[in-house]
Amino acid sequence: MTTRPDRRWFERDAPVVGPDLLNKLLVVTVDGITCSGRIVETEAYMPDDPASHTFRGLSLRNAVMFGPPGHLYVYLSYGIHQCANVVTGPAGSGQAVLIRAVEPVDGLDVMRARRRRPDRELANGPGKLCQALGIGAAHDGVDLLASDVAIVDDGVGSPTHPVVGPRVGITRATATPWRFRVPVE
DNA sequence: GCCTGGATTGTCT
DNA sequence: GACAATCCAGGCA
Repeated sequence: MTTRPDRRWFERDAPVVGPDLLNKLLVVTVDGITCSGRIVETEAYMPDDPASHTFRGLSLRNAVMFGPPGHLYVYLSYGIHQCANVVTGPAGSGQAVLIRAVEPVDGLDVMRARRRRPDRELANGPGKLCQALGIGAAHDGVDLLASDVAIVDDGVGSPTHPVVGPRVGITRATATPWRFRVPVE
């Protein structure tokens, strides 16, 4: 059985939604093809965080992050890689949860064709999961509650003891323990 | 198999 | 003009 979180679920603070997103399914339908993956790693970003895009205030690129919660924020990194974020917190708060990694569930064939990489590298990174699932700039700002991109709960529930650690790959605020991932079973 | 270094494009100051 | 929440290839153990 699968359920989908409501708007209120996304309206909580990023450090709260982050661990709750673990074990949820990210379902993306592009060109009539549906791909999904289990979220295994996330990171929380707050407006008072020097590493956050919203730290310096509103801009064209991060406008979605200041919008209502439950929306998808897709941004470009290094010009070629894109990363998917889930907007959280009350509208205008500028919070988001970065989806760092997913575990492929459905649409493996499509993902392999898109990635042309070994299975273990299909979606184990922010840029990779976007490419594997087919997330692009066209999905920037879409509503996760009413679009081809959705977050669903398959009944597994989030881990009781998610692994929490410092964020990596960024140059600022690396000491903030807002990286969450599913424990290795 | 693990680690290190370089590449690459869009956005903001 | 400089920076960025990364990825991939290559080299060494």
